Amino acid sequence: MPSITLSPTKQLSLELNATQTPSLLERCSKMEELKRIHAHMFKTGLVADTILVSKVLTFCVSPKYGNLEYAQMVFDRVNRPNTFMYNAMIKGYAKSNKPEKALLLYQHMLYVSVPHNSYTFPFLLKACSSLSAMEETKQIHAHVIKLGFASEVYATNSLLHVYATSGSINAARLLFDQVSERDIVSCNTMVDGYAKCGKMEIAYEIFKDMPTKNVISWTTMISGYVGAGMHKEALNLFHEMQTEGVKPDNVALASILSACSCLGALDQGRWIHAYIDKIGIEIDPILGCVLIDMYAKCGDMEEALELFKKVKKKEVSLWTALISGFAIHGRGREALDWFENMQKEGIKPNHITFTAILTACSHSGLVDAGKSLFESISGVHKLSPRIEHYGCMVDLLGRAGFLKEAKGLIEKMPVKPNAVVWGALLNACRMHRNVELGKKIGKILVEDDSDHGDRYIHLASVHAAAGDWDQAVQTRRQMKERGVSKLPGCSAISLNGVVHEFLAGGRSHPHTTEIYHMWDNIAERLKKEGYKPALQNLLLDLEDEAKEMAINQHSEKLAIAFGLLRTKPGTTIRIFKNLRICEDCHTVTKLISEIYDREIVMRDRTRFHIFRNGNCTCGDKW
DNA sequence: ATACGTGGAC
Repeated sequence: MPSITLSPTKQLSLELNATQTPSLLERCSKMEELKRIHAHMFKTGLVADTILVSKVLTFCVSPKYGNLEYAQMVFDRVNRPNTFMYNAMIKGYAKSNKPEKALLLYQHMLYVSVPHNSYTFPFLLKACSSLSAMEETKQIHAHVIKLGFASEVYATNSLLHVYATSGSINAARLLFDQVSERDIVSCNTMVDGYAKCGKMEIAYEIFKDMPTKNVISWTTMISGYVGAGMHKEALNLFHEMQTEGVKPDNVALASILSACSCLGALDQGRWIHAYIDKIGIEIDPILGCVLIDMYAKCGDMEEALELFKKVKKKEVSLWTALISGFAIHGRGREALDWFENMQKEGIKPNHITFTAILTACSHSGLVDAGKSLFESISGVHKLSPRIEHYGCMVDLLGRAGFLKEAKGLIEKMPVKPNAVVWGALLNACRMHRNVELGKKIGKILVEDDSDHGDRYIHLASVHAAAGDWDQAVQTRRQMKERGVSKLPGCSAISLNGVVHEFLAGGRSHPHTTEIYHMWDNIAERLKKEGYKPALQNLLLDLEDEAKEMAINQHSEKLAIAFGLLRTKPGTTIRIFKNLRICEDCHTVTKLISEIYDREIVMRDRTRFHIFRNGNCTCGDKW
């Protein structure tokens, strides 16, 4: 074993004996320290001690401070590894980036007839879960039954987890209904499984009927709602959780903060931040990240920055959250500054950081900076650019008007472009009125991503913009025939801690009549200012009057009307929309900001727009 | 004589 250095150290200069070594191994916290102890075990002959070697392995396979290669080396030197040692190695590989090695070790274990115990299967199934290896899971399931571990709640829960989160929720259900040893973890696993495949009713059914719930049960259900885009339900459940007296932990708080980010619920988010400080919960890297993200996505970059400065241990995710905040605010220069600061602190950007910084360049028109950063991904940082980076570059070039160059990049990229990449180019065509190219790309998109309603809408509006009404109508018809629906537009406005949501053309708000009446007044004033609605992008099978009706009922307009009604003159109105703002709404909002002398902050799917005195911070390119 | 299953982010 050439790589083990027998360096003499002060700590180990005294002779170790068999009773001291175990406690040393247990207190060991660094790999170098472990290696020294291990070296000493060689010297003293303790290296033949099964228990001590097991302890060495246990340390080496722990993902945080361990070293799997070293573990493998130790393992290879053991004459006949026992069950514990095999288990340790399987555990290590299950959590590593080579989970397939866990399965190979298991195979080997069977081959040399080393017996299983109740710990073997959870580790092994963890590997199956990372690999989504369904065939192997089924085989292991058979082993679990054959070897008599079917009544072990750990083994069955591990099986449930693989089935439930690898696309076999029905298999999970079969097992769940069949086993007698169900506990809170089994239920949590099922709730998570159903939530992750979008079956929220069933998830809630199981959650509701659980005899006892722990903080994980609540968090699973809450983050299930967040994942399904049901943010209000998530917030409501969080309140219910508190009523039940369940104390949220870091994970629960991260989950609920992410719902606040999506809703733009700044008041709620602030409250939770204050709660964290009050209870004295430690802001771990993920919680720090979601807090910064929450402030950024709720429009308060200054607070995001302040929090960033306060967090002691600044991991790359924190920097990334900050940079991505500046990106969506169109503050590209600051994003670049912080990107530099980050590297001065010795923090290496990862692929998410690059997505953030390239987005920042894109939204601020920093074409050259973006180009050289893109080059640096592989050149300087030795990472390989991912498809999302290509997407950012197409967006950056397209937005800036370099449509040919953007198209050229797509043609020479090493991976097959996806709908996001084409979508970025199509958006650039819309922005720069390149109808010919737009039509081509729209067609590619509809074929490529035919389940996605927005693609048809895009293509139809490109045709319409070119005056090609037949084609436009036909595209819409095709969408209808294929049974594809469009995600409905939804805008939210948060007033006094209450989030009000509006759907396009919706009438479900308790003050609907008043709101539509207010919109009529606004429309009247807009007309006096000479505004004419841009109708070409609209529903094509409608008469002009009906189109005007439809465009007047876009969710952001309803939210603005409500905001103007319920806030004092001069206060900023903050709107959050789930889709990209449409051109007509953008034009109208600029006018409203001038006529009503209001600052209107609108976050759409991709960025913030701040409307002031008839202008918008996005510079009309979004 | 040691370990195991469930929830969070950019």
